[in-house]
Amino acid sequence: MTYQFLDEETLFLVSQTFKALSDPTRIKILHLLFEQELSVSNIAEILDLNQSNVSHQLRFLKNLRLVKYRREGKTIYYAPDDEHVMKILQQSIDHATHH
Amino acid sequence: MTYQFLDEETLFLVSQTFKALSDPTRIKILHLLFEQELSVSNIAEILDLNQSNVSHQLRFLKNLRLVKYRREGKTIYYAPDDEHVMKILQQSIDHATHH
DNA sequence: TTATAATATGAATATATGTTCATATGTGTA
DNA sequence: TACACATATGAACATATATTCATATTATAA
Repeated sequence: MTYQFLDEETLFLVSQTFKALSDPTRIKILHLLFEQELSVSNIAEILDLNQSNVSHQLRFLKNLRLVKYRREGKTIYYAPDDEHVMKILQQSIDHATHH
Repeated sequence: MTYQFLDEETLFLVSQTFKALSDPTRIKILHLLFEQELSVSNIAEILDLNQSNVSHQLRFLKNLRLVKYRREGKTIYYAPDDEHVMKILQQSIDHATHH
């Protein structure tokens, strides 16, 4: 009856990924990006959030490779970059909505 | 181009659920319960965790209805109680492992 | 060059969270 | 009853986190 422990690396990656989805602000941002690619200031304006706050959260998501970005002049556009995580988020929102 | 905001209730429920999965200790506990129903002391022993710590984390999971319990004498056995969340956890572990 | 716009960064701070300790509660047994 | 065992609880504490503010960086336009 030996139990196969999760290795530390997997444990860390999984927990970090879910941590990204555990904050309402980050959920809002990812949910918004479902629909379209958006700039930092667009996100801040639509969600009524501080520009700095949005920037910090996007960095968090970018470090986990959950979002990607491209620059166009002075503007930087962010978009989702992890289909699996976005799918999980969508499923969970649906699941929560129908309860 | 109006954006359909997530309502506060859904946002809270989704974030709380992911928060449950964002802590290594709780992931370990849920992962362990995948295999079998286990008592608090069994969980503590197998994972080398403080009994009180396990009890606190189980309460957290129970409040979110991610686990259920049954009493047998002095012993309380815990088991998963949310198939959807357990499936997401399993998928995410698999996903993280193969990277 | 200077000015302006968009974004990023770091410090500060208040709040949240995970863990431990000590102890309480609940259950069975002598 | 008294005792032992299993679990739960609350306080305390250290650490982590989200947010804001002020400012730096980067890019464009005048």
